[in-house]
Amino acid sequence: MTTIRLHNTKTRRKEDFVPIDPANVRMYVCGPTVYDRAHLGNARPVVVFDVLFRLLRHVYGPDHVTYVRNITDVDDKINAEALRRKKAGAAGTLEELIHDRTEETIAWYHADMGALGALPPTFEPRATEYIEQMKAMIATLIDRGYAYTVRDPSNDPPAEFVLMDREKAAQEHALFAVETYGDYGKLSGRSVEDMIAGARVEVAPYKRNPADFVLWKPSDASLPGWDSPWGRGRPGWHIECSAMSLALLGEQFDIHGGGIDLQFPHHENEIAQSCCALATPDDPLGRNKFARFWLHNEMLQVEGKKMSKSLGNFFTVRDLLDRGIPGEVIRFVLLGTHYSKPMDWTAEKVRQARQTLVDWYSKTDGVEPDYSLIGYVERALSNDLNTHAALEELRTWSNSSSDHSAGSLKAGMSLLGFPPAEAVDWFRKSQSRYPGISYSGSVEPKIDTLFLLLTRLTELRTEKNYDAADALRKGIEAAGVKVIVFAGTTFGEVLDDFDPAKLEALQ
RNA sequence: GGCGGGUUGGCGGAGAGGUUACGCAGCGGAUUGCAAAUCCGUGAAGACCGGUUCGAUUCCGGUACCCGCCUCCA
Repeated sequence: MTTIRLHNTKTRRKEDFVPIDPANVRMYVCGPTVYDRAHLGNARPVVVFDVLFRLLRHVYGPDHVTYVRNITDVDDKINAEALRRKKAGAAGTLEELIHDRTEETIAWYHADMGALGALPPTFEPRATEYIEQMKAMIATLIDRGYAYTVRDPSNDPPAEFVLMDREKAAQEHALFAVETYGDYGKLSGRSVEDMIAGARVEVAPYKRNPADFVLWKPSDASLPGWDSPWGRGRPGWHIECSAMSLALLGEQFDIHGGGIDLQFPHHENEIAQSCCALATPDDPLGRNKFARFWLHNEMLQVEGKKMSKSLGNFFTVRDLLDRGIPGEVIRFVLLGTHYSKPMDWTAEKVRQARQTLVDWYSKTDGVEPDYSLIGYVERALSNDLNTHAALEELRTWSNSSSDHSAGSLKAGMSLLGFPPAEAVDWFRKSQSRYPGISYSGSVEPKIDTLFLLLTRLTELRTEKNYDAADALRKGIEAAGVKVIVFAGTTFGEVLDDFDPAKLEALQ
């Protein structure tokens, strides 16, 4: 059996991956907060861990891998968006608006990630369905002395109202006390002292230690909330992953993944919560609990800067799809750079990816996949998910003329999550029914006009009326159509800067 | 300020302590009315300074620059 090697952020080394139970390999990946369309940066981990999911299924069997990717549907950004809609005059209660917003966003997410060829995870739990488990874990942490509750005095109503508003007065924060956990900071390589020394943010006055983080926080009447021993409130951000991974994957599982920006504080806090809640007398720091391998993907960049909503330099997956960049092309670009390195998104990469995919799809169209040589791709992926090397293996098959090459290429593409040529719409479309016209899908061309002009061009060339033919060709090209004469036929490839008006003018 | 990551040819981007990465672009050739497309061939690198080594782009140390996290973030 192939040995998969993975770079474990926790140990900062590449290690042999040996599952706890080969019959049930378990992976948890941090999923989206559903308040808006997923941007391209959100898509990188989805595609990266989709490839890992596929590799694990390939090696251990499709029924022996459990992949959990959560949906965060309780979050202040969702609340804010629902509130914005309400103020803008939307009908319904705030709860209904929140529900609508999350449902809508989840549907978008599924559609967009599906377009990138990502398989659905085995489980996709929603935070709101695991509130009880979160409360139970918080209670355990408090019982065992790892967490404490405190009232935020600034939240209190004026003194004269306290007795009239008992419920509100009883609301408390639950906070994790980082000093109780000796391994805090190990994942991200920081010490509690460092963080305090370097803190640039104002610390809430009720925290015992500036690095303590929220497990549970009060909700006022305008916010979603659940009853709890600490009053009506809602969970902090980190606890959901601890509670849901425990519920679905057990006390210990194999792989935990996510973007490198989650390493601190999110993953550090997950570890603190889970390991302390699951610690036993013979394992007081819970070192044999929770995730064994931590995988982090680097960030996607645009012009050298991280793509993020706060910088405003993001575009969504849907934007790209709508601009005619197929999901397979996006996937190809994302897999071209190793997940551990920052990646710049550029138009040039898109162009090359599309070109290569068209070539590969042409070569594998109607061909039976041949898995006899799949070991080469498997080996590349097993080396810390080296998707770039895997694509290079496919490239050698693409350039080879041996009997196996087309079938091997097809099998390799399949393992990497590219759908077969027969099922790819944009590719089928590019093999246009209109003889002599192809278009890349970016722009819907005026087929009739173009066909007419290309036909006329062919006629002129047949008549050896080269002056007129060249003039016509230049005109067509100026309208954004690449003209290719091959084997007596004139092909037109419609480019991104296609201008139908210029084409019409040629008639 | 603290912590982490990166720096490869014109561009993108890998592996490997010693042998051609590869792709795109370029250049030369074949082909073509001319182009394009296609096919064949080809030059070009390892931020800087030290160290280890018979030998380093690959290991170690330092310098410079870039990026990320420390606040919601994939």
